[in-house]
Amino acid sequence: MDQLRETLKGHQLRTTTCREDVLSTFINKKNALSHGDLEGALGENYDRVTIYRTLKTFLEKGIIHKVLDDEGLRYALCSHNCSEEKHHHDHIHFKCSACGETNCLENLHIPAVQLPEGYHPENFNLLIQGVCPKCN
Amino acid sequence: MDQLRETLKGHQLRTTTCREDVLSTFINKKNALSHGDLEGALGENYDRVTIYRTLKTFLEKGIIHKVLDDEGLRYALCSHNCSEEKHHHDHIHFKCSACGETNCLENLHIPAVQLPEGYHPENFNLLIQGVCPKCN
DNA sequence: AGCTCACTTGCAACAGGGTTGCAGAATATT
DNA sequence: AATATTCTGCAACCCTGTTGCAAGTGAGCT
Repeated sequence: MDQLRETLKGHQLRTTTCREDVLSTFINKKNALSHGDLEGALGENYDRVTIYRTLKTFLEKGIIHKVLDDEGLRYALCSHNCSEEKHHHDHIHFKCSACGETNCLENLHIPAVQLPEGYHPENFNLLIQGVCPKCN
Repeated sequence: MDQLRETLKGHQLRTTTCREDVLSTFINKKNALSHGDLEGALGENYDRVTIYRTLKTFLEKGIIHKVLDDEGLRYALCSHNCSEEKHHHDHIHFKCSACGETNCLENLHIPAVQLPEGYHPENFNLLIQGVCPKCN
């Protein structure tokens, strides 16, 4: 419990029950979550709008990051210490077409890509879709 | 003009003015387009719903493919001969944070990734964000 | 050209995602 | 405990995307 407060404080955020609950939901379920998932889990306690704003705040402060998907955005915890100034992510996301879960493969890094002259990359996002070990 | 009809016919689709216009829009603007882009370009001539259904049909028939994005889905022409049965894409998409355009880098392929035991990948999607040569 | 059938379109209506403004409530600080 | 600041809930709104149904259109046939 105190760990949640610490995390929020460390990102210059007031500790509120909504933020604690959203953060602990991300920690408990390990996969990437959509706004709808959170609304399903916490919607009886908090307003839709509050959950949206919490996600937006967490994004800006570097607590979570966006996970691309072909059917709607999701969010996942930043494993390393991202901050308001800088997100650094080059890990891979895997979406299982059977169970629908999307997970970060933290240990794998996106291989380097040789871009043509003139391109200045800042951010990489690799989504792999297929079947995960659980559903295999 | 006839080329459009050929393309549609080749995918077992009736030639209608809406489909011709959507297809030629994709051919003229070379970058990835969202539904909103198409609605902006053709919305006075066709209903929103018709454009949605045209996109869905084109997707199924393998004329266009989805392009992931952190702020809404886009679509781009399939360069190779994709069919209803099989899409094959492993090229890279580059989104410019300055001009907002997303383009396919047809010549570049997504490097191989060694996944842990048990993962069966089927589909790869790499989005690189940064600054493109035009905006450099 | 005209007929027919199957496919396509437009309209209305809906569900969901996401945002904004504002008043009231909760938090951190003194 | 009082204050300034920030957060929350509510209402309202816009955009995205889908479905059902009736009317319209395309393609093949005679």
